[in-house]
Amino acid sequence: MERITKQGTAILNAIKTAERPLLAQEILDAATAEAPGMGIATVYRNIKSLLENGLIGTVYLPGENPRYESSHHHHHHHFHCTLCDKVYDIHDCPGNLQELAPDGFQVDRHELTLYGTCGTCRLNPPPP
Amino acid sequence: MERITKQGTAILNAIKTAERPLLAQEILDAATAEAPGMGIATVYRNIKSLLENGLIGTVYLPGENPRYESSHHHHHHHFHCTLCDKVYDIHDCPGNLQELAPDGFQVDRHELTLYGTCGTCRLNPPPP
DNA sequence: ACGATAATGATAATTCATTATCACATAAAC
DNA sequence: GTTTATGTGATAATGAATTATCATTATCGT
Repeated sequence: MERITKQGTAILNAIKTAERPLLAQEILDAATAEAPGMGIATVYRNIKSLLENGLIGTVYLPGENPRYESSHHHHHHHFHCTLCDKVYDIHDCPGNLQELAPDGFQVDRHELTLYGTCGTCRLNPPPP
Repeated sequence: MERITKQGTAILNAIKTAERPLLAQEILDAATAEAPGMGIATVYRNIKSLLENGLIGTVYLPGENPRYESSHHHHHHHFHCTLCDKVYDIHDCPGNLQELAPDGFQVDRHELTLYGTCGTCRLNPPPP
């Protein structure tokens, strides 16, 4: 990935613009608006390259495929709306979870996922 | 799954005896000690049946295959040792995470995973 | 103990996300 | 503008977990 292409630019823009981590398919959907006709293989190729260059990071949520987000975000968590399936960033953190672990265990990091209904879906529930 | 078989019994015993959620392969390993020669297909068949009957539940951890644990456990979280890859139950909980979400969001439940080094591995680090 | 039929074991098939292939398009160096 | 090699699009291939198939075994009501 040493050349600048409109597909590559569209993919990075899609990830940077989103304020939430995106699935590969969501990246394709968003980037297609800027570069019509592109395929899913191009998305995966560019994701791989962006990961290697450290420009984006991977977000794993329980039982879900990996999502990708722009790097240089500080520590944060996620809110998964069970109605629209969108994942939002949560910038607050309960912090100091060492005390939850048994004695002798060392906590290095943690992942927290909140589930519920996002603001949009509370006002405007999507059809089932 | 209406008949009692030694394989089915061994599988349920393995899950009930473990004080942590097990992968399908871990269930096979544990149950094989009680019912030698059994195959992975039997594990999946029994898991499916036990889930339908509500006797066990599924535990999803970020980026991991599903694990299974005995039901009737109350709300709890998990500690994933990054050295031995075992997953331990954590019975404490930070609680009340509604305040972390943006206004207008409704938090119904949450998943928390702690990562670090378990007591055993701190005393006795496994070879890399 | 017998017989009907559900469960098992071995393995093939499926599923689905991801990766490789290859002909063609297109950056970028000249 | 021409050249050259990288990136793309379409699709086949892969990998890994799970499920289906089917001949055989074993449970359980009789």
